[in-house]
Amino acid sequence: MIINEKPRLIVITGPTAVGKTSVSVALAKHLSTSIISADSRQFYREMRIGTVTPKPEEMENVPHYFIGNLSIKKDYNASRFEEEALNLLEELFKKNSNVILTGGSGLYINALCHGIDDLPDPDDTLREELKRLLREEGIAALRKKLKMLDPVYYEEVDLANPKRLMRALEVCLTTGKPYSSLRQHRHKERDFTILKIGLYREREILNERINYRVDQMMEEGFLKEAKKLIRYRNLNALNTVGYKELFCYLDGDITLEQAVTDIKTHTRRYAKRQMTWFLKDQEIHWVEAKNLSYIFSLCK
RNA sequence: GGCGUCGUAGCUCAGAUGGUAGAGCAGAGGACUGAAAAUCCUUGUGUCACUGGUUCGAUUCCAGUCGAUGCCA
Repeated sequence: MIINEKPRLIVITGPTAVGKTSVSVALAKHLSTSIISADSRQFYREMRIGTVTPKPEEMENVPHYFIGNLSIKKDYNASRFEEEALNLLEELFKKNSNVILTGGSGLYINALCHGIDDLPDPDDTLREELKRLLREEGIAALRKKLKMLDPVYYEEVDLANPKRLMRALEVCLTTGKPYSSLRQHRHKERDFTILKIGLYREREILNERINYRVDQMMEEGFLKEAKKLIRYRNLNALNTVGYKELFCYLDGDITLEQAVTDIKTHTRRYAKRQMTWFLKDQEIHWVEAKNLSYIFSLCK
């Protein structure tokens, strides 16, 4: 009998509010292992209620990593996550042959599972400059510049999306090479195997869960949390569903009631975007979220 | 009760000197390798309240009916 000696990363993913936390905790207890979070907003320790960060009692003594490990003042990205999570995994695999990765940030999951190309981190001053160019001269100026620096990428980018244009320009300008020549989408080899499980629920049920959860967040003091953080609203971390709408309320632009219904609809749309991303991933085994025993059997 | 205004897409509303209508939001679909809970793209046929009249033709004009709303009594 051949034994696969490679350790295994079990990825539990799915749209927001589908119930990833409880499934992963149950699975972690079952396999007596720990959980790495792949949630680009639960990293931030100042944002708890608005990101539905699992509470200690929900974690049930299962070790969790990458939760509340960052301050909102720190910039972060998928590449750093790849590096840090990879280092952590190496440690965790010494004690366990299975480790669970759970979260809904598709880009971050990809970065850890298959790697992300080696490209320079964004430079603050350069990014500011590009933002200013966009503000003052419009998106056409970004396009024009990109067409000169990287005509290949120019042909394939979404020319209406300023963030794509700015990132490409950043890379071109800091490396002196065209972005397209560095962007290779190379699959990095990993010394562990990967089992991806996608949790799903009928859309109607998911929407109900989203609505219920938003109401609960409000009861738990989300507004108070938002008030505390409004002075940091220009930080990327706060460019997040929930906080944005409450900031509008605090500005006096909309009623609280309106803010709450906006949060619900924007969360629904977020869940939809997540699904269009995940549905493309052929590696994911889709499982009904409440079917815990089937999930256990998949992870044997 | 009298006078006026309004009744158009799930919601808020625009519009045609008469040739069967269009925006925003919601909804649906999609893209996306260092900001990703971000960012971006595509997508609008609905008895134009109802019933008659005028007209080649009415959702648009006229009359009545019903409903909403305002002012006066």
